[in-house]
Amino acid sequence: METPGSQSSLHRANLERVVRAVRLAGSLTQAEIARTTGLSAATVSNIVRELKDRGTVEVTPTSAGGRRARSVSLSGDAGIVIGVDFGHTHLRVAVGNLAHQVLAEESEPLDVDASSTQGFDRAEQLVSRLIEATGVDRTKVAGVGLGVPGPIDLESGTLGSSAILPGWIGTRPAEEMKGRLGVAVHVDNDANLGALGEMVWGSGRGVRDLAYIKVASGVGAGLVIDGKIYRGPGGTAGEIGHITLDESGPVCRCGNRGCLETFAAARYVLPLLQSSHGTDLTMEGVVRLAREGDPGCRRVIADVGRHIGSGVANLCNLLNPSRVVLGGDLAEAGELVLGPIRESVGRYAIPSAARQLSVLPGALGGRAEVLGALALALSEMGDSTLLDGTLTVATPAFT
Amino acid sequence: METPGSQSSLHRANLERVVRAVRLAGSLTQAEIARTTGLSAATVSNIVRELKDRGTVEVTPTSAGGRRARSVSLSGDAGIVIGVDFGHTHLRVAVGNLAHQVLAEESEPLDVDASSTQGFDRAEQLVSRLIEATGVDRTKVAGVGLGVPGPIDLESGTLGSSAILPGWIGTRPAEEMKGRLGVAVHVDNDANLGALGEMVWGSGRGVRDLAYIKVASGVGAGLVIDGKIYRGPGGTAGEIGHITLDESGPVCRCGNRGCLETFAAARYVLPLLQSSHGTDLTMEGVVRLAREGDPGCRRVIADVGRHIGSGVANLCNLLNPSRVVLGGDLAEAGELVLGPIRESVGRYAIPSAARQLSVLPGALGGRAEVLGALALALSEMGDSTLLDGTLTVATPAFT
DNA sequence: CGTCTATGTCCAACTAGTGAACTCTAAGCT
DNA sequence: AGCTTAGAGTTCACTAGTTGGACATAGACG
Repeated sequence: METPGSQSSLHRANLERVVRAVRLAGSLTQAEIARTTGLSAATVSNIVRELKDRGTVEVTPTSAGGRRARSVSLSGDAGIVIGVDFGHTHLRVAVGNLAHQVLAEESEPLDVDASSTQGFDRAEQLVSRLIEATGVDRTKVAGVGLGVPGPIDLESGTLGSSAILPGWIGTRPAEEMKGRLGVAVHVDNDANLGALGEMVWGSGRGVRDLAYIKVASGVGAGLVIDGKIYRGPGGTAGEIGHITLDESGPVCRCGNRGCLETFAAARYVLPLLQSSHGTDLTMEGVVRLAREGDPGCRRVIADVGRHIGSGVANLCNLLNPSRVVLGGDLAEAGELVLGPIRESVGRYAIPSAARQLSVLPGALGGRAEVLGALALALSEMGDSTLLDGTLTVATPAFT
Repeated sequence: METPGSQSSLHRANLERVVRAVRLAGSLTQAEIARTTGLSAATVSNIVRELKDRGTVEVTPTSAGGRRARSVSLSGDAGIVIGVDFGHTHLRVAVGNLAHQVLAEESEPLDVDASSTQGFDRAEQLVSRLIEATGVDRTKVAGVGLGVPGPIDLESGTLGSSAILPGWIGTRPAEEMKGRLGVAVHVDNDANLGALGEMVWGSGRGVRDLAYIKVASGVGAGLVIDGKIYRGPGGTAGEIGHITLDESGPVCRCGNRGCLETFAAARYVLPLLQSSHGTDLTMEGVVRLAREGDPGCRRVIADVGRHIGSGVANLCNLLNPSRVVLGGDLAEAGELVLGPIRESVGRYAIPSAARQLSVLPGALGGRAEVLGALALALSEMGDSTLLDGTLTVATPAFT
């Protein structure tokens, strides 16, 4: 980092400004860049030339149709980012470029009793395969985002308890993956990444404050505040699953009673249907049966919705987000669950907070987390990464 | 605002950098400025001369003791800021300078049935008196922060319902005061300002994420996230008073049942003691009696604490702040209320979120809101205000 | 009393952005 | 087809602003 406040830093800032503008828009003409960045046309001209020489940007000579505008876009091989998501039952990997385009994506089942080493190895293999499939050079990987289904200590990078499996507790996924892939790896938990994914590609587009509620074997929320994931000082923000709804309710795995989770999470809800619907029911199955009209499943899902709605109402009173996106298997139930949620929110939240709230199902389904991991990699990368020589050849900043 | 990314903006940024460095440190020599800002000595020399010419900075010719360093400090009359706080029963005004020092402060009772116009007039008079008392020129007022005890629509600046008195609903306090004082006025509600005040001067110093819980005639929370007040997209974040604790509890003024407010706010709690302790009891009185040992009052306060603790536990699970500061009359009860709060939090919040939480009483008492208003004025002002001609003579930015 | 050292200032060099003039090309009009 | 028009991009001379180094200054130290 050069001395701040100097002209060279200004120049660098302007370079980044242009890169960011192009990245966000996909492709722009120079005149458009000038308008969106507020720089003069002359400056843009110089900067574009410099970026072109460096290879971070591509100029397609004559754009389709227009007068004679040359459209500027990030060069396809300027860099790629990778998203990896460890789920309870599967592993998902996505490869994207800097223009927010997903180039390749694949998922495979992950053995529940696989060791953590095995899991990381599998992830590495899948990543390598996908990179090869896209035909991009490995050295172009600018960053990796990693999702884990459990609380992670951001300071030390250690996976906490209540994670996937006992064997994974205490491991440091980011370090493990970094060791295998040789690039910076950024981790976060599944709910936060889901939130990010839905915000960038899904139901949260255009909103700056959003809560993503993921209902699966547990209940968690990812909070996006002012466009950024909010983790809280201790890194445990968003634990909506353990707010108390009923002080004398069922005992929760966290030790309290009547947590939202005990009314909404799969592990507590499925047993309700065991006597009537058999023992090997999954949440997915319940949702399917409900859609087909099964009254018991409908009733259960509506009840779950009402309870989630109570939790969301509290969230709403405290944080007043403009949008709540429902993720996880349950989202597939659509209005069957959203209706009761909205009803509960309307009843329990203060009107001024509830009025401008929209509750939507996630648009990405099970992909939300991987895509969120991709988005994390993109956002953590910083635009400056593109400018440093690091990606292509490791040359010192000044000769 | 000039075009961003230009050299002139760079110069401006450097000016601000220097002003900020000086403001934070109180006074610095030029060499020290150069070191802390990273600018070169030559640049600092130029900038200091420019600032001196403008009058925003003072250079005391020979500093005490040193080699021959001239110490640079914000000129005492570079500007002052004003905080105004309308409470339910009183009006409070504080005058401070840019170095975060409070120069004068005064409060006076405000008639409960005073009209809003009367209130604004009184505020104007008190402000004028205090400015005169400090002996600073009126034209040096750089900004005003204004606190109102009710929800305010940030878009329109209109006071919402459930405000102080019916007569104030629909007024636009910021505009009113701006008309009277002729300076930019920034408004916010009392809880948010209390949070800001405690963060800058009180129990929240050094923390970037904090929740300030104000228990008075209602219950509200001010949330500071990453050093800034968080208001939420709709401006109604922090309504902790209306999260539901008991679905079949007492009916609340908001229309729901069992809101935290119905267990903790003065208007619901005081009636409990009417039969035993008489009818003209205030919250202050209850706290005093409790401290003196009155068992009924102690019990009531402990119960209130337990309920607040439940609310804080929810807040904690969702937001995981590193500190909760209790304000309002109730804070005077000290451990009598903090103990039960902590106990409740420990019981209902998930351990990892509760572990690093500290629950403290506010250090500023009734002054928290005015000082917060002062802080709001300071923070909204931005260092750039000092640079514009606005403060001294209204000259256009460029000749 | 001379030397040393850190401070602040001045100046020439350099970096980088800007407005204005200019070129280029496609579209629209006659 | 030929002329006009207008937006896109480039070039150039100019200006704003920072910087390194030379220089003056004045207390501290021996």
